[in-house]
Amino acid sequence: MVSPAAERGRAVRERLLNAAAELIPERSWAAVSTRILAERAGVTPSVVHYHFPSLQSLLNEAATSRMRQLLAGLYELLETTRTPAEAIETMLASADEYTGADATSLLFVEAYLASTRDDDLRERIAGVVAEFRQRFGAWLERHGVPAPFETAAVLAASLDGVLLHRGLGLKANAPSAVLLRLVSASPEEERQCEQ
Amino acid sequence: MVSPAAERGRAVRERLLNAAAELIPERSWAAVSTRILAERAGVTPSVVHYHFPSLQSLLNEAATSRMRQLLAGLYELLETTRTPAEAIETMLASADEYTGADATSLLFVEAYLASTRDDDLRERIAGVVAEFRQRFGAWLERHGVPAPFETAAVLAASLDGVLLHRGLGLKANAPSAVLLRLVSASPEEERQCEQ
DNA sequence: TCCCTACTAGGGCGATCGCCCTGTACGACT
DNA sequence: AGTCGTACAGGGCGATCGCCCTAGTAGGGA
Repeated sequence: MVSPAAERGRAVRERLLNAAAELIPERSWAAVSTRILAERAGVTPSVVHYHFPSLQSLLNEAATSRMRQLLAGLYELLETTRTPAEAIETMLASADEYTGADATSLLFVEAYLASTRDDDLRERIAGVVAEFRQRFGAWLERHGVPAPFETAAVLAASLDGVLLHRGLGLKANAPSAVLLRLVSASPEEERQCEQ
Repeated sequence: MVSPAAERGRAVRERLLNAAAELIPERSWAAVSTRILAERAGVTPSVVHYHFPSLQSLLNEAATSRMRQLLAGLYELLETTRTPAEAIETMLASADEYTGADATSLLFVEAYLASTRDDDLRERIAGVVAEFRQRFGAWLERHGVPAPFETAAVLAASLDGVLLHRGLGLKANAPSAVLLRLVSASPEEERQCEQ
């Protein structure tokens, strides 16, 4: 059994993590300060350093847990598909909900960038992304895609890249038609196997 | 004829831009301050606001001019190739010089991210990237690649995405073998046109 | 010679930053 | 009832921030 105070403390910790996951995309990683964070979570600034050793460690935990959560959901979605082509279309359809300037996309890119300057964060994120790549690669392998793990890596990277460019306001129209060629021998091209 | 003072001023302005292009990847976009910048350029902090209306505008100009310069060089490199497959291999070979955590890669990602919070910067960068996509797409069209502009967009985005992931320390081994399928009908696959 | 323009140096203002220190409220134990 | 430990509030410290203001310097045109 836990004391009510401990339970409240756990809830406050959770609120701080959620506030961080909101504020990182809103204001950029470096612009999330203890004051802003505490205000969003409805606590006083000193509470931040009570629950976390540093602001960095709070941001690291908030970002990685959100990323792990989202990639797990994406993989579950992919598992419901039956062919690699369907998987790519599903993946890109789910990506269509993101503008590249939305909270989720920005959280990923902010985290990628921050990880180049924080070894702990880099290892955490590398683990999360590697796990997704490995699971997706294994799925592609089971479905007969050649070079499955390399393809999974390129697809994951392309997805991030497409969202990155989409954030610029450049229209990235229907990349699925192009990316589908990664898993099938040019299905709807006019010239087929002339080589 | 220009006065020697004006010429010196122009040189100082150039040094400030170069210092900014160095410091953005080094310390992150938000961490480039007028003091640090001035120190790197060998001038006093107040000089920054003499040559530029604001720190933001300095960073915007530094980032976009570097990006334009680099993409122009990349396109020139692509123009020396003869087939789309060779172009992709050349592009990825040149990307192999980047670790994803190097100055150039980080400058791009930092600029992408900063552009989501600055309309002026977003328009500048969108113009630079759109120009590259357009020129590369026209090249692909001339070489018979289907959906050339979409393919160019996806390739450009994938390139950025691969570098983004590479910065995590995840090995992205030889993505060229995978991306080559974008421009040819699965050249070395075991099963060919069984569909 | 004098002025005028372009460039640079120095200092300062108000604001914000991460983090620390101290004091307090309060339920759980002996 | 008294003690203790956990969770939070408030204030402050030193540092850094972008930007502004003023004074000073140097070379070209009148």
